Amino acid sequence: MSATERRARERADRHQLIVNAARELAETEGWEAVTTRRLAERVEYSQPVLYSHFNGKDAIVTAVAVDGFGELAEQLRRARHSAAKPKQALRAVCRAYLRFATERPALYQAMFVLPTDLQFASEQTLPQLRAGFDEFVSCFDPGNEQRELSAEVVWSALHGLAVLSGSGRIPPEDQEQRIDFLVTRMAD
Amino acid sequence: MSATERRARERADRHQLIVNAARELAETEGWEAVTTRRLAERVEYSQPVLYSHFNGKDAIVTAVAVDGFGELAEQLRRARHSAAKPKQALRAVCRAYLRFATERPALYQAMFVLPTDLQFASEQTLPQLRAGFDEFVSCFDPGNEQRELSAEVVWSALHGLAVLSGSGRIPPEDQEQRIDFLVTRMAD
DNA sequence: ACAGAATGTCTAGCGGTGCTAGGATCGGCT
DNA sequence: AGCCGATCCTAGCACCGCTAGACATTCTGT
Repeated sequence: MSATERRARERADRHQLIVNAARELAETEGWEAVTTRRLAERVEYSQPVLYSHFNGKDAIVTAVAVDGFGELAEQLRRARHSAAKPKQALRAVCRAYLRFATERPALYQAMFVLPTDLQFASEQTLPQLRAGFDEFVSCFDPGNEQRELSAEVVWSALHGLAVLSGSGRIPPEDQEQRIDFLVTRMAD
Repeated sequence: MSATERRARERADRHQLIVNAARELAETEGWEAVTTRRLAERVEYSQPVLYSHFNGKDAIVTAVAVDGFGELAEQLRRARHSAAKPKQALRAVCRAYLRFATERPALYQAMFVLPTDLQFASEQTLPQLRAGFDEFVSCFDPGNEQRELSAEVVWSALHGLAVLSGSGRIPPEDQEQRIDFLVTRMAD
């Protein structure tokens, strides 16, 4: 039975190979350069192989996004734990969030802008997404009945800052100032 | 010279006809259904005619977005003026903003999500966009040195609420509650 | 009024997209 | 050894944004 096991392993490896290739291509040349042909060439397989692993291009983007949610959650967690005082946790998490969005624009786009197959707000939300959200929640006092609400609004504000400044609809500088303002107003 | 005038008028009419057709098609079937072929069929001209009016598809999306910015600014202005007391102005404007985003999702997408030819944050920002932003600024005390900053953060938060709830990344209900929270925290 | 210029519009097609059917090839099992 | 299923590729479909070049129409100057 070792043969079939090896095959399963190879399959899993190739699955990740495709996802990584898509992500690298997107990060270096943008998502509009990620076509099934170029992706196939990159992984040195023919196009149909992609479709034996994913239902379609959107599913590949989705897979990249899922990886991204995991990494974002980890970044936020590290930021929160690195804060010296609880009061500084929210600020640290906010800064980490915007740093993630600006340093990995293609990844962020896959997670929040591009059309994907991801089902949100369903019975089982993606654990990675939930984990990232929980990092925001944890920045607020457990006794605060509005901590979930606070987290939602803070997350929304950060997302808005990320995409509006990223597209130049608000000046990209002064982000630090906006974080300051947001944190001081939102912290309980 | 009336002949050339008539031609110019016909050209302008057809220009708007194309923009309106694109918008209607997007609002009924989504932007992925807006192709140059379908659009040409809709306005009962051949494809190349579109290119004699616009540089490309992105320019058509841009034209729709520009119309949208004008309408959004007007909605915000009406909301602000309809508020009985100055303290309620910000809340009214925020509610109007989210109503606009949820009632005209395709239009909102053209303005803030889709790739367009629009140049933001340049020397001459689109007046309609500036007008919308100014409605937010006007909700804050003129003596407040941070009123521009406040407006940027509020706008960002609203945009985040719009797209995150629209895509189900946060529960679409409870928007009213989030507005309440945002307004009470942000109002000076 | 009429020839020539200018303008407008269309048909046809280019290179690219996501995606898939069908056949060839390779591996493991009896 | 020979079969059989899994795996992979070639070729192609329908569609995309966009454009060259031919055709028709309208305007202009004599």
